[in-house]
Amino acid sequence: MRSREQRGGVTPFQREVYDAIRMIPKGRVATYRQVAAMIGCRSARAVGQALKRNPFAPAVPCHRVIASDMTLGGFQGKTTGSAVTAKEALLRSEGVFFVDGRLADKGRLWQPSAKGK
DNA sequence: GACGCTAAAACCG
DNA sequence: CGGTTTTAGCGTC
Repeated sequence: MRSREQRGGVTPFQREVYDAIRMIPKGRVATYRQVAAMIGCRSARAVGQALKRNPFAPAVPCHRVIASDMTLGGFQGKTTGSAVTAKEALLRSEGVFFVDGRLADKGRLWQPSAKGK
C-alpha cells in the first residue's frame, strides 16, 4: 500500500484542489496558479498533476482551469492536440471564448473567495 | 527563446 | 516501502 488511499483513493491534497475547482461557477475560468495559491501551494504543477489523474473527471470541471498565461494549458494528459481543442469548445459552450488558443475576455477569470474555503 | 524552480503523483525496484 | 522520473505550470534570465 502506498499510503495514498484516503477517501476513494484520493489524497487530502487532491481533495483540496477538487474542492477549489468545484466551486468555480459556470462561464468562469481559473488559472492553475490561482487554485494552487488558494489551497496554499506555490506550485501550479502539483495542481495539474492532481487534475491529470483526477478520479472525478466529470465531477470536477477541470476544463474550467487554464494556464496563467491565459492559454488553455493541457487536457486529457496532453498540452496540445484534439484534447485542447475539445477544451476550448467546451469552454466556448459555457460562454467563455478563446482567441488563438488564448482567453479572449480576461473578465471571465474566476475571482477566488476567501470565505468559500 | 531558453533555463530553472517547485511540489505532488506515478512508476520502478 | 523506498527511491527515482515525469508532470495539464510559472517565473525569470
